[in-house]
Amino acid sequence: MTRAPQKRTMQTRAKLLDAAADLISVNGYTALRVEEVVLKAGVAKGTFFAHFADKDQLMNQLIGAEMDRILDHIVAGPVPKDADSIAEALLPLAEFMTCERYVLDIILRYSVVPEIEQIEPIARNFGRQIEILMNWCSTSDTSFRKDIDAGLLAEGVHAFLLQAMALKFCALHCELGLRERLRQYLRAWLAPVAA
Amino acid sequence: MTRAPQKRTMQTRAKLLDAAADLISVNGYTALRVEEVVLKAGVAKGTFFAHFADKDQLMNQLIGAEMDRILDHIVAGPVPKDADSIAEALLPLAEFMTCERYVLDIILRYSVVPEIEQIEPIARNFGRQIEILMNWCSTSDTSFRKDIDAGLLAEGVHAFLLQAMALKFCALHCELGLRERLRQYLRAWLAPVAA
Amino acid sequence: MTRAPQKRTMQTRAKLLDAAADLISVNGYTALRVEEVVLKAGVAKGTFFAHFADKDQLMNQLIGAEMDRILDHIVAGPVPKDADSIAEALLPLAEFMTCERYVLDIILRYSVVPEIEQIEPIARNFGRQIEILMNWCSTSDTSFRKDIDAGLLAEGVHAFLLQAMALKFCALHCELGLRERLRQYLRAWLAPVAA
Amino acid sequence: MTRAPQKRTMQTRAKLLDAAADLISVNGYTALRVEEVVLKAGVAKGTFFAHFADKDQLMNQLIGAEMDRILDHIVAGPVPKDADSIAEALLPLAEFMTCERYVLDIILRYSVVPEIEQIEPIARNFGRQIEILMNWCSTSDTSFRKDIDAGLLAEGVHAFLLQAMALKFCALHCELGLRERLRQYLRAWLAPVAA
DNA sequence: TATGAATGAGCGTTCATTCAT
DNA sequence: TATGAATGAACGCTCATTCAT
Repeated sequence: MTRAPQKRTMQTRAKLLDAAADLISVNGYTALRVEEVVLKAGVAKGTFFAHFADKDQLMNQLIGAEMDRILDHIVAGPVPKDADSIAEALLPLAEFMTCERYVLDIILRYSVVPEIEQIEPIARNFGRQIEILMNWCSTSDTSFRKDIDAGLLAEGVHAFLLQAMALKFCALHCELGLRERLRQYLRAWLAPVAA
Repeated sequence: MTRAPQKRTMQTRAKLLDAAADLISVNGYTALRVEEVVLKAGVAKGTFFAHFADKDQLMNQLIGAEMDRILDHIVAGPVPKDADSIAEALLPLAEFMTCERYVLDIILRYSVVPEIEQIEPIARNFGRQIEILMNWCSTSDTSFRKDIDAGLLAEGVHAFLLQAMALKFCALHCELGLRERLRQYLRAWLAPVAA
Repeated sequence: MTRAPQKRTMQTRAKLLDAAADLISVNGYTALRVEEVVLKAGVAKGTFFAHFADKDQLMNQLIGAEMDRILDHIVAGPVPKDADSIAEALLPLAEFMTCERYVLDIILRYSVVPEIEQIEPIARNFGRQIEILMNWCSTSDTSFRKDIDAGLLAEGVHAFLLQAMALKFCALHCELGLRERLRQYLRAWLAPVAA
Repeated sequence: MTRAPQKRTMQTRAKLLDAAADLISVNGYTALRVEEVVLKAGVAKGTFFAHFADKDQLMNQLIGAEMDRILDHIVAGPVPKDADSIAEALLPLAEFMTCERYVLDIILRYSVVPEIEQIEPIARNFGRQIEILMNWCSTSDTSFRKDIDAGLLAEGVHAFLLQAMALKFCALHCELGLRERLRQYLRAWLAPVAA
């Protein structure tokens, strides 16, 4: 007999998430204020904290959802068959994750899962990323190295993705853009090893 | 006749750094408060900001110094000739950089240099790391891959080092320890590619 | 045919009172939260407010009931014939009323009756106290002052009782305990005046 | 060399107290909001809490100061020589202390000193009250009872003062006003006892 | 009656940073 | 240089109470 109330709960939660998304689309993630969110959602402040432990939880939901959307789009496309294609495919995701310094900070903080039980959106998305990369890496008609298992290969791609993203905020070594750098890394990483 | 005042300045700066180091040795980096530092150093709060642009600058000095100390020790040792030895050599550094979540956050933020002119301790240390890795990678009597230049090879090692460190804070994928994971990465990364 | 629903109502009310009493016996009155009460009673929060106008009403019931119990016990004993005996007799009551600062606050707030119609437990108990004191004061075989009527005499005893209780929470003037202070007051107050 | 800064501190504190007093003179004590005070004082919220631990501390200062002012006035007048005169003299004080239910609550809470060191304004004023009452009670040309010491006599007067005040908020027993009730109590309490 | 999500107004806190002296 | 009071913009939180279902 718990269905009816859950519905209202979900509605309120949606109102909060929608309001936040609207505000972000105008001013960006960094500028988001809890006060504005509840105001726009037409909801009491106490209600906000009944739905999200703190502001970061809300960010986790919003950023995670956006990452999922981008990942969905990536998955909907063709499977990339070489290093450059993978770099190309990952680019939108990398671009979003580095759209604001604050966003990357949040992602790095919550990509890591402090408590196993509650896997939050961002952490779950990272898991998806690895899985997708594994699939790509284990596709048969590629020239990727085969000496290590797809899992390790995927982790490596991910490591290079993060490295490339981090360097986006770096004043040094900025000659290369995100795309070019990622290509370079992946070409080197995915190249088949000597027999 | 600018030595006397400089001397006093350096003393105050030293007092602040010592006080901070003392407090950190007790409570860790995360818990450090500017208030406590000036209290322990016996100077006014304003004085702190006459010496350090902000709190992060102090952290940069302290953490960078510690990283330099560890790096000195690493350099003093023998040049590692294979992937596992490199992993082993880097371990103390990785261990320190992940001693606290906050420390890794600071390092990641300042490894990247927002203003080219002022290269701060942590960023400079990262530069040293890359250089040392390049030297190791270009040592002749190794079986590392030769198809890419030492710079890219070193960057890759570094990317994997960071990845391994980030995963230390992750509740998921925690079967492997820092050492084992790093070994695995470097073995794969440094293996010679097919001709 | 209104008995059946009344029965359920009384059961729910009893569940709430029992749950509250249980929680109080562990954590005291001050720490009691409505949330905990309904949780322990296994009812919804709204149900609580269907039975008690507000939290203070519940407190009024619980504290008033305890005061009644103590007063019953006092009445069951012998009638005190002198100031010291009255002080002694009142001691258990005073002790309870000052068991927590919060309890005394509630008692003082509700001993006073804002609305004449609904005399709540605590106010009713205060009425009983005055009545009992009047009886004691008008007992013939005592040496209490006879120049003022028993009502005023009783009010005075009560005023001194409150004063003695209030001073229990006072860091200053704490040499004397509750008992000794009350004795002193009552001896002075009940002494016969000059002709 | 700590005088100059103290001066600024005192000015800010005065600004806060003045702003609060102004607001109270318009809307009363109950309605005072910290937010309004800092706004009117032209001071940051953080500053408020650097001067007062919490809102109650501010109230303690303000109410205590007012009580002191009234007490000063009382002391400036002639020494009352009989019960009715004492009641009359105390009336302004009693009137202020019961001007709002909230004010009496604060007074009762802080008349009592939880920590000996820091005696706050209200508690200090209560001390003064007792002292003044003692002086009155020990004046030679009065007909007050002499069998108990002035201290106890003063405490009794005070107890009756509080009782009379508490009854002001009581719907029951409200026939008598504050003045008449206090007179009645003090006449009875101060009457000389039988030899 | 019972439910429990939502309310809501205000308090207290944080603490790096600024600035007038 | 040194001082330290003042800043300030949110955030988090409290928790008794209400109200639509």
